[in-house]
Amino acid sequence: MARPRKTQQIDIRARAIAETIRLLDEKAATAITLSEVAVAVGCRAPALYTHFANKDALLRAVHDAGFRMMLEEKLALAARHEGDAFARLREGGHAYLRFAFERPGLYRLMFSPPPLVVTDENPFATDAGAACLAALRSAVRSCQAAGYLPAEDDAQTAFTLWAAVHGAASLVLQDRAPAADRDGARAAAMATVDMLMGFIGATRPPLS
Amino acid sequence: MARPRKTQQIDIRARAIAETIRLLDEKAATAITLSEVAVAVGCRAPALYTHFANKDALLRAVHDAGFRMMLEEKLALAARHEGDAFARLREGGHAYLRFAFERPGLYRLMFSPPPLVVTDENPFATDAGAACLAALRSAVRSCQAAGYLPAEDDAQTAFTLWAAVHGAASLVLQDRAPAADRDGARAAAMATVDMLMGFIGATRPPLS
DNA sequence: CAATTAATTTAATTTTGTTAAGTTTCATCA
DNA sequence: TGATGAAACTTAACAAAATTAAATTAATTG
Repeated sequence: MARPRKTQQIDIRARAIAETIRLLDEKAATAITLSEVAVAVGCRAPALYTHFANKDALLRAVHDAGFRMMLEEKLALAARHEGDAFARLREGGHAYLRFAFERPGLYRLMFSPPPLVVTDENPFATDAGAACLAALRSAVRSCQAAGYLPAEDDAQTAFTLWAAVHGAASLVLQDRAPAADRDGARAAAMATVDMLMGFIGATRPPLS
Repeated sequence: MARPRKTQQIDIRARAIAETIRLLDEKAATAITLSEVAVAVGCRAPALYTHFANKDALLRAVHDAGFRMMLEEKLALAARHEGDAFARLREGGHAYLRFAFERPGLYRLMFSPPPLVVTDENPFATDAGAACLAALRSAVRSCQAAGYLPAEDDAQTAFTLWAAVHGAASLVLQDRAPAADRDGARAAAMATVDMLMGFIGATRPPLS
């Protein structure tokens, strides 16, 4: 049965991405073989080449899927904090870190991505990572409207905040946090968000 | 001449590390082959196995060398800013980013390291990365003594600052900074340091 | 100076990404 | 409806690169 009957077809593309995400929590991307992915999917390795140009393209698809997941969470969370801009920023930071800690392998791939596969379209046209940054930027503007933070340069402020939180996640996932155990390291990252929020809180001129 | 005469011996270990650092600025670690390294060193690939257990061990040695280089720079800079704790922190941030931007390939390897090679010794006993964090922590304490920052928890503060600056470097090296060109992205990272210093400056109670 | 150890080489092996060739199913169109 | 071509797989073959084995020569040591 070279070509499977339509009734027993599986969505190789979607399953390969999902299984790779799962495998990423067991081993690094370089250690994952296409055979492994194929077995998990339920096909042979060359079948993957019908859906992805090569291994890097698969990893890039996983990378993109990661950012789409992150964006979804971000938008859902924003909807839950319509009112309080300051709280939205804080909860956004905490949620970001939970995302990273729940899927450490995926997070690592998202931020040390495989070389971009050459395509004819603009890679950033559909980049969910850029959309995540845009969402953060909108939260920053809400905070500015509430009197926090320097009034100008919301893009720069959003970048700074993302850098800080991403940096905390990244260091923790590499065991570079000054903490004895895993939970201590994660707590240190969470505390980073709180410290930043403390700084931001201090930027608000005292009520007169 | 299977074994080279002592007069014409080369220090394969040191040269392999140096040449790999150089190659890292041309291509990613996964794309560097041991043959390439061997050619650059002036030997054959299997000779590398006398000095490194495997490719990961070589990359780990490069990773460690990177942190030692960073530590040296950090200590040299600290010596130049004995007096002014605030300036030391700011200049330290800028120097950190210059380090990352001058050696992007090495920096990437330092923060998305290959799996740790199993050895019998404690990997953190000689970890220059930990020493870098300790140096930053001492700069934080100086700043606290000068009246900046929350007074307690220097370790947490140092971690937060490192996270922010590392995060900025990491995002820029992945083209995730909101800037049109390379120089704009790097400027955004530098501005991150300035913004943090602004926050820190604001933590000092106004002179009465 | 003989014997062992060390540092390298070339040759062989293995793993894994990728391509080629072959097979079955699906879709289209006369 | 049946032939034909395209699509989605399979198994087989290939190629590159990491690793190991075997062989060779130099250094060291007793």
